[in-house]
Amino acid sequence: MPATIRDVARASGVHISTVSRTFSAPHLVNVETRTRVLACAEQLGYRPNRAARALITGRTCNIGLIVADIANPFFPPLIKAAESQARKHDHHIFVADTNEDAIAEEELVRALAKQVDGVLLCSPRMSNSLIEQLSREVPLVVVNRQITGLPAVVMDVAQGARLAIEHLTGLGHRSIALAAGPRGSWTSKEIRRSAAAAARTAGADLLVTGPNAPTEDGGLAAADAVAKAGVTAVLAYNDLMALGLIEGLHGRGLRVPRDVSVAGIDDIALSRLTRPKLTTVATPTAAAGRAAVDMLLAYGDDRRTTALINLQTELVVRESTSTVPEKAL
Amino acid sequence: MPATIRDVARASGVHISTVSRTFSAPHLVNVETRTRVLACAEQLGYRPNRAARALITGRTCNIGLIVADIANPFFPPLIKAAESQARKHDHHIFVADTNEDAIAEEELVRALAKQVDGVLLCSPRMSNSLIEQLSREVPLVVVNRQITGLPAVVMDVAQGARLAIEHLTGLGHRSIALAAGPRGSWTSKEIRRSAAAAARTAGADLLVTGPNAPTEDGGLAAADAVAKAGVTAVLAYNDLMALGLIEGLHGRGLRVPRDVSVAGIDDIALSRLTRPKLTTVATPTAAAGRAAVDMLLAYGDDRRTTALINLQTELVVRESTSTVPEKAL
DNA sequence: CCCATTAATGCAAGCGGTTGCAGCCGTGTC
DNA sequence: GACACGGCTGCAACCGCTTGCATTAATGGG
Repeated sequence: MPATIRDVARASGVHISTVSRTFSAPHLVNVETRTRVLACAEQLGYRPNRAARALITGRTCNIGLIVADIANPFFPPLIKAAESQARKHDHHIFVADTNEDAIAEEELVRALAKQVDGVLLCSPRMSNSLIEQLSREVPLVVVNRQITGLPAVVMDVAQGARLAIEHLTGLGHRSIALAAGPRGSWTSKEIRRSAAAAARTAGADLLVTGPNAPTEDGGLAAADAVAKAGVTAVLAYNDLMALGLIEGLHGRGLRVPRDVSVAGIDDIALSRLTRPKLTTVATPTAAAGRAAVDMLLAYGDDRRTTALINLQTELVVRESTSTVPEKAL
Repeated sequence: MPATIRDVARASGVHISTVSRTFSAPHLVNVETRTRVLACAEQLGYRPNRAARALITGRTCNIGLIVADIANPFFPPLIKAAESQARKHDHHIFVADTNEDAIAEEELVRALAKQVDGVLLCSPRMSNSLIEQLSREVPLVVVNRQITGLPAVVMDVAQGARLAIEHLTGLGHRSIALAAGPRGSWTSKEIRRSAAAAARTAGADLLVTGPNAPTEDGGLAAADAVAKAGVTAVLAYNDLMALGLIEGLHGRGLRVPRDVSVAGIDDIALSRLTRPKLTTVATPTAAAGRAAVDMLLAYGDDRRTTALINLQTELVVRESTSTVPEKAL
């Protein structure tokens, strides 16, 4: 059995409170006593039980981070940035994956609730009202969704979608498809809204297909509808879908970008390594991770800041988009 | 403040022990009392504090999962499989990422130690002795490393590396490079040992370069040494490096597989989507995740099983390898 | 020489739960 | 009518730790 504070107290001949103070308020204990206690602790392999400590202090120094799909390369940069930011403040990040499942999401928030000081909820799939309810049980910062009254960090995908559509219409495309994301995704709604507006402004048709799984397979599946629709360009909900789309279009004899232009959103690391390299909208995921952690840690100070951080996005033009093929004119 | 067991007891006019039993041993409490208690609990929004419960039961129903790099697509399938297996046994998985850093690794194991029932340590970078020491503080199952006396799940990368080298020599290659993985990686050592043996058997030269970061960038960096060495084939520590290598070789005017054959290890989902599609060694990551969870959960029953599970690997030939270019003959 | 101050430590309550034990009550048995 | 028994509930100790307060001894000032 692991050594407890009592074992250390017994071994060093002091009261447990002195041992406690040796670790959490060293300046309050005499230097000789302290070294003796530390020696005993070291020898017994004693480690304070953080869970027990949290029970009384109310602070765990842990942060929960819930993502829809850990396999989606969009998240790792966010997670890593959050981790390094948390580490700066002496906190640890526990990540949990929900498999795009709203039920699992709720369950995980509750499972984490008492073991962390707060939860970062990334790209949640559950309803706003449920999120609001959960936010009463544990400090919550929502990422990639805007809910009035809750602190949130969002990326301006509306702007990004507009830029992407403008890019495509600028290349002459007038018949464009939007491969939408999963049901329940705020981001997908935003993209859809903004893309539709941008297409209308440019006098282009926008065909929306979906909902689709935000994965390569989702893109592969969407390729069918896109190919049949006979559009000359597609904007995908994310890069993974865009890559799946490219693959699926190839399978139907359509080359990218010669026959169809494809643009994604997220600018995952991979987009630079595929052939053709993907034209996409870069989202500042690392900045979002950092901002979310900062927001959560600031929670304690002036409760209910309910700040909203909206991070700019940027169009990155690479090789998967080009002018309209002549035959389509 | 969130409702505690005492609030519920007060509201329903029973002792806290009855409330406790209502949740953890319902059959012991009268059905009327139970419904009343549940109603009060519901109304107050009471949720048992799992951390407090763990303090006395010693069981958290959480499992820690530590990986070297969450951004490496090798891990997500493992993580997801572990999650779904854990869920079957009513446990939750907390993932933590160490950024390939041995120090962070140790720190995270300790941070998790008391909040989980055990830790799955995947592809650890720290020393065997430290791992052995940690295993005395918390039940540990090691993945991708074999340490005598500790339960472990490994993939037979030695077999995989042999298959890959045999594949390459079978295509006529006699001058092969191995882009090794990071320092501290057991897997990398295994691959190196086995690849060297296989090359020797086939009468081929094996040039080892490294250590390299197990990422695209690591592959990009290794491309230089590989190009200069003038080999006709490369086996990379993992697929990410293989993709980086292909990119780097292209940058130096070498086409894959026309000029140089490249094989990877892991068979990440991506390998099917790149052009050329990657020849690689498939590792059963999902099976490893499941097995590791099962092993950890079986820990309690007959302490110190110290089982070792060795999962078979398989060569997947795609497009990135071909026969030796004529000019090299 | 006495008292106020300060530094160091002990005491005990309590964080939110669980659980062995004891007590209560109503029932069936002999 | 005494008794054993089973179902239900309360009591209190305890998990490992923190922290306000009391206690003690040593120090300095007047």
